[in-house]
Amino acid sequence: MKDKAYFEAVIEIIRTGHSLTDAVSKQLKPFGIYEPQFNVLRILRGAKGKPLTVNQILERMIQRSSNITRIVDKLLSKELVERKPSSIDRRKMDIVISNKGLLLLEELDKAVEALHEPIQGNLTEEEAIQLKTLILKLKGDYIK
Amino acid sequence: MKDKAYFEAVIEIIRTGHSLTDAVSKQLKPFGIYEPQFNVLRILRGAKGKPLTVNQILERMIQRSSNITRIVDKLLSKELVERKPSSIDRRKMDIVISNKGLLLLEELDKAVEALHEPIQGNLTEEEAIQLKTLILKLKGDYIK
DNA sequence: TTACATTATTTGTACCTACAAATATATTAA
DNA sequence: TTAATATATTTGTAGGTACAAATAATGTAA
Repeated sequence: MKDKAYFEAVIEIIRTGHSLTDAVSKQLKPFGIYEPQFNVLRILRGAKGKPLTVNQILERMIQRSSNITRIVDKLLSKELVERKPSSIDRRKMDIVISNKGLLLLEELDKAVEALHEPIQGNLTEEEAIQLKTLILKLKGDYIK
Repeated sequence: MKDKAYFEAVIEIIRTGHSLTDAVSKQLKPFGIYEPQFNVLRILRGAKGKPLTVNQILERMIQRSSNITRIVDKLLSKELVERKPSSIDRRKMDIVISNKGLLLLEELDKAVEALHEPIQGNLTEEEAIQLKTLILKLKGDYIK
């Protein structure tokens, strides 16, 4: 087949992407947190105390999705975030991470670091840069 | 940060993996087929008429999952596959793709090819090989 | 042969996704 | 100011996942 190498690379990207998120999920499991919840918590922490709206969280996600509401619902029920309608524009929601959320996030970070620790040495810095460059080149302007 | 390049590469693998499967999903959408269903159909076609068990399908999946039953249920309801208990070992299921399934799969293949067509030229063969090699090196023995 | 262990599949549960429709509020044009 | 439009979020639906428990059939040891 002409483009065997291309398809093998594509399969490997998909497979490895899955493996990596699966591995992260496994680290988070004991804390009762799912990966999308973890991502939202980190995004909220990144806002350094400033509340974010649903749309602002969306913009910062690895993947777009219209389900921030439901993820925030889960975090709310665990009291890891707070949510109230914005006083300026009542269509918007002001969402902030709670202190409980910040403390938990520190634990989660340690667990996820423990996952990356043994593999991040597998590539030199140049190789990592090259890998990223090749993936971006593969995607081009067409995908995403 | 010391391992900035590593993390950027990891993020890009995850993001691009998602983008690629999303793009495939969009191509399949008009046919009412979801990506996992497409994958199972291709696996069954690959068996060239020989029935596969649930476990054999599982082994060939990009991702492991214990939900083959439910995916096959969906395919059954569209008459794209047939399923009956194996006569040799009645715990096992014999699953084959139907003629209707084979015909549909030809259409699906065309749609998915149309997706890859404009991007597979983005990398030379050497680059594609290099990309695959770097991802495998990143994973090492630790992940998956 | 009966009891126990193993294997293969299915089912239950609690998450997740995309996409479309519904709701609520704000903005703009007549 | 009212009507129409736009924006922000939520909800409904139909699919997906992992993991654990249940079910059914087979294999094995006493």
